Amino acid sequence: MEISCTRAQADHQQLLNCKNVLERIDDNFQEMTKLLSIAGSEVRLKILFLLNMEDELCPCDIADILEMSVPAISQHIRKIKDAGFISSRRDGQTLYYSLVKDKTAVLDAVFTTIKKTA
Amino acid sequence: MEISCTRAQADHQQLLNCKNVLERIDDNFQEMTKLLSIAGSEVRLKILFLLNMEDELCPCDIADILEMSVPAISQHIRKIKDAGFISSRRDGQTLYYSLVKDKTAVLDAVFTTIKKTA
DNA sequence: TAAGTATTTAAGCATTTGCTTAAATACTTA
DNA sequence: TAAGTATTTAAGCAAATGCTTAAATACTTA
Repeated sequence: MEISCTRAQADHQQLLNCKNVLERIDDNFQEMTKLLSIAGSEVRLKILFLLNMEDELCPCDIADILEMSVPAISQHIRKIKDAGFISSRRDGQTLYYSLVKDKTAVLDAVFTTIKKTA
Repeated sequence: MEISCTRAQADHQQLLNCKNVLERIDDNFQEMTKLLSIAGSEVRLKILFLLNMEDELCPCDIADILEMSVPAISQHIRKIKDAGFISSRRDGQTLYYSLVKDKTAVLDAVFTTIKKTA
C-alpha cells in the first residue's frame, strides 16, 4: 500500500483513500469488466440489443439479421453464455437464447441511449 | 436485405424488422461500442471510475493508485482521450485528466452498480 | 543553461481476439 | 435408419491488445 508518486503536490491521503475504495469493491470491478468487455464488441452489443428487443432468438436468426456466418455468431453466443449473461432453451432442433435480466440490468441505460435517434 | 434462414418457422417479417431497426441506428452502435470497449478493460474502467470520483487526476496519481507503470497508464489514457471520453488541462509539468461528462453519461449507471457493496 | 521531474512515444513481444473452413453433435422426419 | 437441418466445436491464421524497456518531449528551477 505504499505511495511512490514523487510530486511534492501529490495528495497522499487522497491516493491512499482511492486505493482503499478500489480494494473494497474489487470483485465488482471484475464482474462489471466481464459484462462491459462482452458488450464492448459491436457484434455482441447488437446481439444483446436484439435479445432485449425480441425476448429470444436463435443463432440462425441472429446470423441472418447481422449478415454474418452461423459459426461466427455461435462463437459470440458461447462467449456471452459462458459469462452468464444469456441462457438458452431448446425447442426441437432450435436453441433459443434470451438475456439473463438481473445480470444485464445495467445495460438498460445503454439500450435506451442507443435507441435515441440522433 | 435478403433473408437466408431456411427454417420453416422463421418469422421473416420479424427478421426484416430487426434489420431495419439496426440499420437506422447504426451510428449509435458504433459510438456506444467505442465507449464500452474502452470501459471493458479492468484498468480503464478503474481509471474512468477514479476520474468520476475525484474529478481530475494526473497519470502519476493513477499509476500509483493502480500500482502500474506510468507508461502503461499513459497508453491507456491516450486510448481513452483519442476516443474523446476524457480531456486534459496542464498545470506546470502536470497534466490533469477529467471525464467528458456528456460523452460518458451512460457510465453513471455502471459506477453506481460498482459502488454497491455486495 | 543544465539538471531534474512529468509525461508521452516508440519498438518489441507474448497473448488474445474474431473470423474462416471443415468436421462433429443433436435433433427431426421420411 | 438414413438423410437433412440447426448448432457447436476445433484448427488455423491475421489482426488487435497491453504490457515492458528505452528514448523523446515538455516544463521547471537551481
